[in-house]
Amino acid sequence: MERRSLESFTARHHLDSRSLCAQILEAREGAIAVRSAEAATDNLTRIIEATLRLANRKGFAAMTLRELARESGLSLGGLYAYIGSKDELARLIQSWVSRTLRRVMASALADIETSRMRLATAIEAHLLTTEALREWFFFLYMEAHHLASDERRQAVAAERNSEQIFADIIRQGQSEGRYGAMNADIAAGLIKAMLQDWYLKRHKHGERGLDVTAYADTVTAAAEALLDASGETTTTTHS
Amino acid sequence: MERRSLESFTARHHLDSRSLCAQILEAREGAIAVRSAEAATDNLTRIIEATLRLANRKGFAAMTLRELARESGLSLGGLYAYIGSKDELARLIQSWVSRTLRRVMASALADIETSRMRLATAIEAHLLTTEALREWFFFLYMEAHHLASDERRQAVAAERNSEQIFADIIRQGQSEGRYGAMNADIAAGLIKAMLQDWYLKRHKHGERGLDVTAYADTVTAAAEALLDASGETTTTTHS
DNA sequence: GCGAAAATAGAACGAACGTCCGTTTTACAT
DNA sequence: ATGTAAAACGGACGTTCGTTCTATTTTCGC
Repeated sequence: MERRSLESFTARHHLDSRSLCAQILEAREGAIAVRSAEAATDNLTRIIEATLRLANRKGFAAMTLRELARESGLSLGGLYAYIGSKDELARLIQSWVSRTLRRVMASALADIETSRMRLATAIEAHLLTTEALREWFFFLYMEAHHLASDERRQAVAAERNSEQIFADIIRQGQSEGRYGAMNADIAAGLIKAMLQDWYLKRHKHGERGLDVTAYADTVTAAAEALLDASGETTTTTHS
Repeated sequence: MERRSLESFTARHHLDSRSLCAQILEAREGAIAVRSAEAATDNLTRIIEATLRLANRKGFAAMTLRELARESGLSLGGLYAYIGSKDELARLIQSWVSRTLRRVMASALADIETSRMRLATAIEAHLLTTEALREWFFFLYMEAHHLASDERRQAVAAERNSEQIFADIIRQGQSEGRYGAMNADIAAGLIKAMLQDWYLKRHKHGERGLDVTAYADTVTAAAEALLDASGETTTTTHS
């Protein structure tokens, strides 16, 4: 059941590496001098999947282009038909994973109205997206700090944006009188922390036999417990 | 008020860089051939603080020893009186920050008995420790994945250990009938995710004007809401 | 204030890096 | 079958890395 949910979500929103790579090629039309779009997509997918595999194991800076060539099956020189430089490769991945999350969240929430459903939907959409593109999101999280300031600012903005989605849902629920008076931005931050834990500690969750939709239910329950309880007790002061 | 709490905690548990470096030197006695213990501690502190500054900005692999020499005020050759190699420097920092958290958590919880107090104390101790040694913990989190398998295993074990502390407290509360029947390991994982968010997204929290003890109260309230609510609703199944 | 010991600075070294480019291979039109 | 342009290849280049070594300076008991 859960696997079907992940798979249908993945298919509906085109959340596989090859689809993303095809989008990247389409957007950079002209910058890549490869004749056949089919073959070009294959090669770029191999390059990026190899990059994610190597960089997530040993770090992007420690990964060499010689390893990347070996792992992707292309030659050292062949890589440069697809990437302008090693740094550009990192920027490419980062910018597309950011915009993909934004796109999917907006699409998933498009026609959901009640705050309760919006919260559950947003949590599930976030988790399913990051599960489908686990290596991409792990890469973004781990390497975003080392970007040049322009790209870094963009990554921070994308992070803010996704947190704002949750804060807005919480404020909607508060205005409907459903939740207590807790600071919506802080509550959204706590939810986001739980969501990111899913792809940052993937190994741990896998060992526990927890699947992504079960985790979505857990986080949704936790979020609602937090928001429901927040009106009942006043903030304690320190002695 | 809050600052005093952080400062007294820091002083009580010796959570400043220089104290840690002094401990490191003491433990590696003989491996470092510097005459005066005082001067040696100064130099090692400068080296490690510079390492944390540079590595947390651009990544440990991207940091060069020439930069480290400039930033720490020592010469290229002088560094090698204190470190055996660049990799050893990373391992040094990682192993000491792991054992420090373990030591402080054990010490802070030593004579607390009720599960409610143990939960609040553990959350506060975790946050105050990571706040005092923020750069150390950030470094551990970001670079632990790239360690050789032996050290990596040790880092994972330390992570498990600190999560187990929370799981045990939750189980104690459950056996006292205070909490619902939620899986204690998963609940502990959620709490841990919120705790790590503090030092991983420090910049964000700083901008919001949230201080560490206020965040501790927020996380404690969230944890209790989660645990109290977990007995009331049954897990929903998917249609 | 002198001389032995310790500590430092930074040049030197081999290895390995990202990048480039001349050559070879491939695939399709004729 | 043959010609031609695209694509892949992999070695070479200049740079920079981690590490070592040595000439020089500093330290400190006497």
